[in-house]
Amino acid sequence: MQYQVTERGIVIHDVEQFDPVHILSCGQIFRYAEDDGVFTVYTRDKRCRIVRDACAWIILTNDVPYFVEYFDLARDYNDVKRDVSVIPVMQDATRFGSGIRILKQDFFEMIISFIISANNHIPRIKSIIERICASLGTNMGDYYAFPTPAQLARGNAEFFRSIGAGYRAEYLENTAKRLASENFTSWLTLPTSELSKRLVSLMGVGQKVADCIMLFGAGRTDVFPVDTWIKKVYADYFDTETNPTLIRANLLKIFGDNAGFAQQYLFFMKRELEKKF
DNA sequence: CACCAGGTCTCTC
DNA sequence: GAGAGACATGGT
Repeated sequence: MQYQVTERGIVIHDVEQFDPVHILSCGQIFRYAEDDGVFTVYTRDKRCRIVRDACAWIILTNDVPYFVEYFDLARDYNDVKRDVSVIPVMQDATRFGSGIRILKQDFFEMIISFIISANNHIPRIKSIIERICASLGTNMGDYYAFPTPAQLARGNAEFFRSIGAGYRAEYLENTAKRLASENFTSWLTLPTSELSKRLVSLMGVGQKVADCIMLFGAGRTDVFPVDTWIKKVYADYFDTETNPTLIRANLLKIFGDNAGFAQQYLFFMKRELEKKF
């Protein structure tokens, strides 16, 4: 995709391929805010803002290379949309979420965030993560960084319960301690099936959460997180199968290596159309 | 005010 | 290895 780097930041004129509302509300990120048309995005210990100019979006940042990568700006999403449009419903889905881009987020942050996401509401997931950052993350002045593995490992189950993590508190303590004592970033070079096995071995990580971690935090698109929304979409547009393992296998067969993109378009469309909050 | 949420774990068979 | 229950919490 075309973009310009100016003294103001990264300027994106192709608004058909970049829409902050689509990007931030398609379920891939929990640390963001919108205030009067200004979007603030937090990742690791960094932050950027997205503002609207006359006919462009501008990403305000002092770390251009990081956010060019983060927003996947090198990729042409017209190609992605063409590739996933193998069945009729995808025409609507890619048009509905035309400005979606899959963010290249931090591996560790995704592991922890999606452990919290299990059987939880999105607004509540956000607030739990916020409290974890405020308590254990580095103070960056007017915001807090996501804790490093060592910082997170300082929190025990009692702490995680006190900030509202509920029964996931034990998972967080267990996984934080394990990741703090292990070179888990080396997993990123493993093939998807092997990476998946490592992730599922973590306490609180099943197949669905592992797929989210791989899609949003490990650059893998040959995955398909099957959650409650995808089950609804599947019943609407595919067949009567209800076993998530088989649903996942069928969708991977249909969408192949770009399955992860298809998942985001379908998730976003279904959730927006049935949104209650 | 019950119901439910981007599921996973544990315990059965 | 498939199926049933339990599970903390707070938003709606």
